[in-house]
Amino acid sequence: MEIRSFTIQTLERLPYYLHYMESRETEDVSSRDLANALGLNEVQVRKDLAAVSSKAGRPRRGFERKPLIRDIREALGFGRMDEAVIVGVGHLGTALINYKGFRELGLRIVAGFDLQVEDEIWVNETPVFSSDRLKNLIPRLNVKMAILTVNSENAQAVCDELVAAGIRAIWNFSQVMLNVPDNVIVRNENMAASLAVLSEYLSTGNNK
Amino acid sequence: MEIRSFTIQTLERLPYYLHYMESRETEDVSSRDLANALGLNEVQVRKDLAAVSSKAGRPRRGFERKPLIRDIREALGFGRMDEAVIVGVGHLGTALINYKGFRELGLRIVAGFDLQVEDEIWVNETPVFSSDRLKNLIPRLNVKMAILTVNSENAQAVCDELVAAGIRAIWNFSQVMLNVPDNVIVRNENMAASLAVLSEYLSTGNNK
DNA sequence: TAGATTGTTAATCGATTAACAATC
DNA sequence: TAGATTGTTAATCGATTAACAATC
Repeated sequence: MEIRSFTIQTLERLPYYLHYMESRETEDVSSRDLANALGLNEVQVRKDLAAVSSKAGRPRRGFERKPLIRDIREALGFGRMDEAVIVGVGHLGTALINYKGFRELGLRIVAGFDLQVEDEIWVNETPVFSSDRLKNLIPRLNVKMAILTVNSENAQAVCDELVAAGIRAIWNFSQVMLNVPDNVIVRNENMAASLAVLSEYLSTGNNK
Repeated sequence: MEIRSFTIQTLERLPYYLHYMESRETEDVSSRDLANALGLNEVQVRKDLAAVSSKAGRPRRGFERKPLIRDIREALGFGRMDEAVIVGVGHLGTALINYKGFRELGLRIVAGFDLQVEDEIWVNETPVFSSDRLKNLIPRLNVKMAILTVNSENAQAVCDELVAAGIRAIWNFSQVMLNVPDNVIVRNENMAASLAVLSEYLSTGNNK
């Protein structure tokens, strides 16, 4: 198993580097270019690039743009296609099923599950099943990632079922901090907090 | 102007505290209860609560649950209703317009803008206008928050227009690090990075 | 050679965690 | 009083930033 040599903070900046570099046409890109364009510290950018790049940067020139783009896409996993199921096909869940952007990021949603569904229904090209069938279907589909968009009341219970069914990575859109075993990873998408930061800024003008 | 006395990290944990406390029925809640339930450090929880609570916690008992719930909802801005426009009404934009959960969080999306729209169209109860009309309409609506769901190529240009139209807070779903003046706040919702964390974990098993 | 840019080592900063005193 | 829990002060940890040497 390959071990990641960079932090989550670095990973979070990579998409921004990638987009900037894809918008350039020069042979090379320097950390200073990137730092200036993105409003980041130059050393931070350089360290991020060094952690991800397969070729060292060159004095006086910077990093070769194209190989670096490949390395970043690789680090972000854009090459490999992941399959995921989504649990909770309400407004947000339906939205995410329909969201085309995921395909570009290498994610295919292969099935949905929802308590309200009795027989199978379809949301565009994605089948949605009753949550009862989760236990059976997930192992058969051999899917390891789940997107959790159920309401807070059910989140932990559904999470437990997912783990029992073999899910190893959960993208959690609920407002519950999930309890999972050590070999399962959870990534929280905390919309309430994001919104609160913006809302509070508007009402107080405090930018810190 | 009131100054926020807690960090963004604290703010990000508040929704989880809130949900846990709302699921209880006891008179009081202690930091240890919360820490155990959520898998957090006890001192961290205590400091978070102290920063947000209007009443001090009491030795031997903890914090009074109901007043604390009120304080957290207040800190998260659930009481006040914010209005926002959304720019870029593709799949993700439409999804967010339809997402009912925002209402509970105190957000109302009052209008959308999209380059593809000529005359006014409606997505459920939300009018969507041509992006040309952004300049005029945003000041007239007196809206200060915008949700940005345009593609990367247009993100900075649209951002500039928004700022010119008086927007002060931007919820950025694009993969561009936006350049804004000091008096405008941006919150990045970085789905590519979130997905990359999960995807990488699945492919390498590295949980650090 | 001079200068731009990298890469590395050390300093800073802020958040988390530990230790412990205060209080009911 | 003893014990549970708070609140505070100090230590730790990790990420960011600064200083600077190496290199083309």
